[in-house]
Amino acid sequence: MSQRDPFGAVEVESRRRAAKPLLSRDAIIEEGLRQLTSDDGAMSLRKIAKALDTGPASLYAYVTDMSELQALVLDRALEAVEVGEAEGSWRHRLDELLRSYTEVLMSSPAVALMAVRTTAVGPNALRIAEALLGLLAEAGVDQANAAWAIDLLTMFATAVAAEHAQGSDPGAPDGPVAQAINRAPADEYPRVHAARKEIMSGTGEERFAWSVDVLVQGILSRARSVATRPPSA
Amino acid sequence: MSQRDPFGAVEVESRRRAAKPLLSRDAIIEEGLRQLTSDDGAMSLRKIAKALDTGPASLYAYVTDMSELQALVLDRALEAVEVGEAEGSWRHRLDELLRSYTEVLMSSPAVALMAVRTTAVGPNALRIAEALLGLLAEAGVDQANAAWAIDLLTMFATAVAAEHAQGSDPGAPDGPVAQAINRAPADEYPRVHAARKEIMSGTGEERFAWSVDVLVQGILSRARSVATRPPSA
DNA sequence: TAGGCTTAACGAACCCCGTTCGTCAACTTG
DNA sequence: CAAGTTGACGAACGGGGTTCGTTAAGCCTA
Repeated sequence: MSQRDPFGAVEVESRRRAAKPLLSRDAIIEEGLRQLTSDDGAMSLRKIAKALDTGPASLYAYVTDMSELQALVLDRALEAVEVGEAEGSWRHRLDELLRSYTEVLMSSPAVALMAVRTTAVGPNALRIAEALLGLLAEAGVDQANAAWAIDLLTMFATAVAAEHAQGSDPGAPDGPVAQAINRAPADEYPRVHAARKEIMSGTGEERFAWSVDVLVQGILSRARSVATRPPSA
Repeated sequence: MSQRDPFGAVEVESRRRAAKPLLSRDAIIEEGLRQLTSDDGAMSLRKIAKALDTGPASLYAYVTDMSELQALVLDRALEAVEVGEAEGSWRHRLDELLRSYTEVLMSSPAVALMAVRTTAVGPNALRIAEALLGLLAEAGVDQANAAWAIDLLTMFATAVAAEHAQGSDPGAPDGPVAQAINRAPADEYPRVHAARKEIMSGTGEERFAWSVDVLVQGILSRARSVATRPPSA
């Protein structure tokens, strides 16, 4: 009677936990990034936990907070930014760097939005800043102006990605922006009305190149005009 | 027996609904903005409904979606942007306009984040665009370049506000940015290390003025260089 | 080898969120 | 007065982040 059939129990029903690979910060970050760049593009603690075959609470051993996790995932995403062993002039390489940065952020809408929300402060952010400083130095920009310029340049790239994230490019003939512009009454907004074609003209590519050019020229002119008297610093 | 004491019932307990002010899109938007700019700075459908003394479902008669509500609230917030009957040169008035725009967005972190998430396409966004076009025209910028410039300028203002929203200004001696910069090893990130003082130098005010100057100079130089051959358009 | 401590992980719960559905009271209209 | 329309409602669904108390596993020591 106390003899039990060894084949009776389908599963051992061991009270001992199944042998699973240990959780790790890295696995969590990896899975988080995977979710962000996946189809639905939404990352959540619960989904990460489920993917790692555990409960939501377990993650808090490796990550203090959702915001911390986001910062970590963002920096991981920035790993893909190519900081350029590329050939060519500093101007060309700067273009490539900014383009790569923007492209990575645009790889998923969620990543782009995270980049605006959480300022990247990880090894990869430093790597990018280092490269930018190098390029600006090559361009003859003094250190004080270059230091401020990297903030402006990365901010620009982030903003472009974020704007692209919600499909609100001007230039999309049917987007909400286009509708708003076209609906603008000529008598109330004469200049907007007059310039409506130009406002929506150009591909994202062209507008990006134009903007980078504006920024570079602005930085250069500013740098030169203060060459003998650097800003506060 | 059927005579009932008129003072017996404390409350009438009428099956008729209490006379309440009708809900309206406007009241909803107003309350939403109030919540965003309030202390905790978080707006939610449920809280709006509760504040208006109704259930969450009722709001859907006036608003199709959460994202639509956000767009409406954002434009309402932009009402506070002063588009300038100010005196002075176009340059000065442009500065004032951008400053006002940024200040409004910074009035609450949540507003700033909403501005990055949702592109503003309402009457106030048009009003601001109209003013910017006027100022740029006064500056001698051709219509095609001005059209692209307003996108860049508003994008910049939005990004500044968003960066400020999460308290990640460089220049805060104890912020996460400062910590990351200071922790950057000199051998791995020599340029960042060398420029660490400059990276964190300056007040928000100074950096803002510097950035606007960069943008304006860039736009002007670009506009002049293509004066005889406007970009695609 | 037995006991106790530390670490890793877990399940359940709490409260918030946006959204949908079926329903009902009040008003409007015939 | 009856029927239809409108505005509002309560309840529920599925999902989210976070906290708490508990338990199992591994390890060190007596």
